[in-house]
Amino acid sequence: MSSSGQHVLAVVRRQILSGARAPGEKISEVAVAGELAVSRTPARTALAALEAEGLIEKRKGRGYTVRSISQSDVANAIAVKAALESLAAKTLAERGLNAETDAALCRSIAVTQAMLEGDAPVTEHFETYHEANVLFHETIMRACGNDLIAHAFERIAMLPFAALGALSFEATDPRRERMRLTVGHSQHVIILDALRKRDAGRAEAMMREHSHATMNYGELFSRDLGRAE
Amino acid sequence: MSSSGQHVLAVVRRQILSGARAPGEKISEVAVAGELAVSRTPARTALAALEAEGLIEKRKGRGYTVRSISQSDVANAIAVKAALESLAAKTLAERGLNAETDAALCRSIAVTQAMLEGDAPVTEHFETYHEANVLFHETIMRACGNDLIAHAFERIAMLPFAALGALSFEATDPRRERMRLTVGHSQHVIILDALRKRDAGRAEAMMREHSHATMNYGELFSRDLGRAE
DNA sequence: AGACCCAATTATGGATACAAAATAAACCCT
DNA sequence: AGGGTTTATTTTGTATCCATAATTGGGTCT
Repeated sequence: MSSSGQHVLAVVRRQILSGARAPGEKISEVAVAGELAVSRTPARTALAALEAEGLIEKRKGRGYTVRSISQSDVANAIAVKAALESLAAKTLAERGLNAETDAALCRSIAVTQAMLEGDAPVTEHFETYHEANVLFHETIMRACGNDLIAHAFERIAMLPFAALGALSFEATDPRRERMRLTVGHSQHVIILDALRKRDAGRAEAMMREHSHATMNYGELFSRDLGRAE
Repeated sequence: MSSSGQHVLAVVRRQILSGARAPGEKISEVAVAGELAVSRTPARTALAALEAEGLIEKRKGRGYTVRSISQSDVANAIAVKAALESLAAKTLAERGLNAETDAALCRSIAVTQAMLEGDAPVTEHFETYHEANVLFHETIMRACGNDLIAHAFERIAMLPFAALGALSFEATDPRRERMRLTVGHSQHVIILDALRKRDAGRAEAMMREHSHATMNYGELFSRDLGRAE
């Protein structure tokens, strides 16, 4: 797209995800155009893209509103994520790993392994862990041979995932955080083993479990908010 | 929504799906704007939406091109469709059916049941069957309580599905066509039974099988054609 | 006093004009 | 003759203007 349009898109998206724009808040083209000192044209494209991403909703004649995320939205997002990622793992297991994919997954696992073997509080290296985690999941998504999976995944509302990310940062207990990362790491190891052995069923099941694990921690932290699923 | 923009979107989409615009063909804003006698603004929004739908691809500096569908694209689309629809069926089974949903599913099944019990060639009522089929699947999608599933589904490239639809119309053998529809109908009945009994695992498995069945017939037909490219 | 209607403000969709970037081609220089 | 540079054309991104639709608020009529 454009330099200005992409800029507006990035800024408003960050505003929404950071909570600077509260859920239910009204957003109009003229407003964002005025705030960011651009014309209405890039503002329009940005809002259209934001609506496609599911972060904002369109009202018939009264601008856009920031979508509010409910507990069930988070559960729904996790369910879809689990379905798509387990499909990707299954597909990749059926096709088999090539050298680059295997190397990338190994690299990701090596990073988390080294981190967990160290004595330093894992919270200090959270960014590194997050990077390795993203590498693992994106590698499988990209290498599975089904572009539509990633396509569908990218089009899903990322709002619930942002809420989850914010939740992860609220980790207070370092020991529990270490446990959480250890479990995730072990699941990565198991998934890689299943992929190498081309055990599609095992890879699919373990990836589904792994995706759902994220939700379990989510409800663990937001216990006061009530039930999920 | 917009009158002109939506119009352009619908027209160009139909042109692509009908094959009026060949795969690989260049599409530019000015071209469609000129052909449809509209400004570049609605043409741009339409092309952006079309790109989001996956029907066209954007080249950095040389316009858009119609995406070409390969055999594996069809298989990929079916796999994602199966994953999402089986998730929807599972979710709906866990939540349980309400009165309206049950009634809608019953209505869909009643139509196909009546058609298959008659002696008339099923090809004559194909449009009716298709309607009932769409009603069945959309009802489950909408009633499952997870909007993100439908959201992701709608954002998937519909090109492979269009190819499948065209394939279905080329059914030559009436008896085989009747068999195909009978199997599909029976799977609908089984899925409804599983939903009513809140058997999430059975509903999920049967829906996955049902979605994959479409692909099997796709392979069956394309074997004769050989030109699925 | 309540309800309905009309008007005004606001917001969005569309059109045209303008500018910048990129690509392809042609021309010039070595 | 080949390569590099420049130019021109194509394409895209942005701004401003205009028209239309809708909602809200105020006024009037019953």
